[in-house]
Amino acid sequence: MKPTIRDVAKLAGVSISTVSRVMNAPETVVESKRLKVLDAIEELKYQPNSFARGLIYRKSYTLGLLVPDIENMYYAGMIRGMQDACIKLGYSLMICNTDRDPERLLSYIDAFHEKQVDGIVFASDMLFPEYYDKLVGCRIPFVMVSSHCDEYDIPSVEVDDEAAAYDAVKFLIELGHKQIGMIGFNHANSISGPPRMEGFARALKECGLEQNLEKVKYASHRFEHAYEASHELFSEYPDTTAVFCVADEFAMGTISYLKDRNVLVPGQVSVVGFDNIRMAGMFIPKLTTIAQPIYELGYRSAEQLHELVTTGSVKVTREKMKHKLIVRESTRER
Amino acid sequence: MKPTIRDVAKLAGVSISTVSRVMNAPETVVESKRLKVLDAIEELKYQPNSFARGLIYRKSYTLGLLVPDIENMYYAGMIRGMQDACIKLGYSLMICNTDRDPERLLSYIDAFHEKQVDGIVFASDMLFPEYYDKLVGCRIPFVMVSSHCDEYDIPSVEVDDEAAAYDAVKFLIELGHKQIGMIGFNHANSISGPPRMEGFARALKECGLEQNLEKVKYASHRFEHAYEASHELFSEYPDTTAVFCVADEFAMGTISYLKDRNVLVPGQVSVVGFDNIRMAGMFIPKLTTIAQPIYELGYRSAEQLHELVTTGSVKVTREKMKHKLIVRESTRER
DNA sequence: TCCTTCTCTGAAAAGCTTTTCAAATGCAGT
DNA sequence: ACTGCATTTGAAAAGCTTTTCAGAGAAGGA
Repeated sequence: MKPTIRDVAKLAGVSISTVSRVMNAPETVVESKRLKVLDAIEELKYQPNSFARGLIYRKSYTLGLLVPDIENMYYAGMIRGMQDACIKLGYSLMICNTDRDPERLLSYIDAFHEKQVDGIVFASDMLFPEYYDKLVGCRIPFVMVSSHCDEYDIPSVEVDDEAAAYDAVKFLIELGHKQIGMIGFNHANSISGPPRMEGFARALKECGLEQNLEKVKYASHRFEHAYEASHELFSEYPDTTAVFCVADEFAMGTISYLKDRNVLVPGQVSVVGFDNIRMAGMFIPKLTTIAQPIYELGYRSAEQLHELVTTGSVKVTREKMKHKLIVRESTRER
Repeated sequence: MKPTIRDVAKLAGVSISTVSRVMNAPETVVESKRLKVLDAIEELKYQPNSFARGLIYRKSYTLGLLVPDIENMYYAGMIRGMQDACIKLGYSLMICNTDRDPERLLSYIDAFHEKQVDGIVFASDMLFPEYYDKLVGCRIPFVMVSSHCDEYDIPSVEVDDEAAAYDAVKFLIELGHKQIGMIGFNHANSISGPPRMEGFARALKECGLEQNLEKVKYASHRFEHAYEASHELFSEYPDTTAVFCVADEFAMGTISYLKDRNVLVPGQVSVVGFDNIRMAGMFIPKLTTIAQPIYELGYRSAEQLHELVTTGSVKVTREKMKHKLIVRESTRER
């Protein structure tokens, strides 16, 4: 049985109040007793029971995180940032992988509610009304990362997807490409799908390349789907010389497809990715991509949640972070 | 303020005991009252306070996981398995990323102790005495995954590293390779380093290829190190035609190095990896590798921990799972 | 020496739930 | 109608900590 504060008190020959004070306000107890208590704590390896504490403080010092896919390196990087922030701020982090299953997401919210997490970071793209209602019903403060919400005023951190996509496509155009395709996210369940599409369109229009507007195929998050999608793209538009992919994993899928068709990248077709996950620099060819500050996004979102939890609101609600084009080896002048 | 059981009781016009019973033993309360209570719960969105419950049950229904590197896809896959098992068994999972920092690991154990997790899955290779002492000091049951412990009788699940390495190298030999190198884990901080080395050696000896025994370079877990290590390997032994890498990420590093030197894989050099992380099938060329049942390893370890936590012991303490050679495109006959 | 003031300590309450135990209610049988 | 039994309900305790409040003791001043 785990030792309690009573055991420590008995061993040290003091009352439980004194033991408690040694831990929470050491300066108020006389040195001789304090030392005895400290010894007793050490000897019993006493650790205050967080249930009892939680009951009193009404805080769990735990944050919850909802991610759609933990096997996606994008989220893995974000988690690192969040966890570092949590250490700094004194929280534990409870990570839940929804696998993009709404049922599962909802049941995780219940679990968070029951565990009394102090707040939730919502990294699962779309905030459906169902989720929103549940969250506010449970009165759990939450923030969004790499996502946002138009209807309600939810704090969020993300990158400017439209501008980032614009930069990527503009880069392709400046390289001399005229036949440009895109592998995008299915709009239905994606927050960043539409703005990235818009960025693509804006760059095209600005340069009089409207004929490419229709060269868009959609995939849903995974390599295999992107592989499929590029098959469709190149079957329909065989003269495409550049592809903008809205995720690095899509870029990999596209390049794999091309490779299987003996099309050289970047020799014959240029591909640019998005996110700059760790793998982007390890792939062959190394991916030219739009870098998101992934770690910082995670870090910042935890800070933001802390701010929300402690002060009840957040200074800047819809924060944007800077993206950056990283030119590596998957693109070439036309 | 969150509603408590009192609020529910008042709203439903019954005592708190009745409310509690509705939740924990519904058949003992008469239907009319039960319905009223259920309505009240619904209306207030009442969720029992897990601190109070934890205090009584002395269980948190939370498991802790210690991983060395969450950005490593190997662990990401394992986490999915664990989390699925946790859902099935009614636990929450608290994932902590140690970044291979002993300080950090120790402080996470403290956090787990304070949070009263019911048990810990230890996925960080080596169980140093320091860790062991702390864990038993805290009286927290724990199991190991993809690792084991020789000194003490700790439940664990893993693959037979020696046999798996043997299979990989044997495969290379059967392909006709005679000059075989290896990129291994630094022994100092790795559990699977030595047995994989032994498997390599056994295959070599069995086939009279002892001259390769010295063609081993070490890297520490990341792509870049493996890149460096293969540079050393090929500088020293330029006639090497096959490399056994003890991790898929090492294989990628090796292939990248070779690519940068214009050496064809598998044309001139064959490379086999280890783990079969998701990325292995996405890389170019697709990796021939030893597949570990990553998801199952995670799943099983959580089950094992549950067994340990509930019954106090585990039927089979040192469980082995089957590996399998998967031949893809990074290897070729000599 | 006695009183005041300050420092330090312990008892008790609060925080929320589950569970035990006793009381109350309902019902059947005589 | 009354006894006895089963069913249902409520009061209270337990689980562990923090915090408030009051009291004890010490120190200092008159």
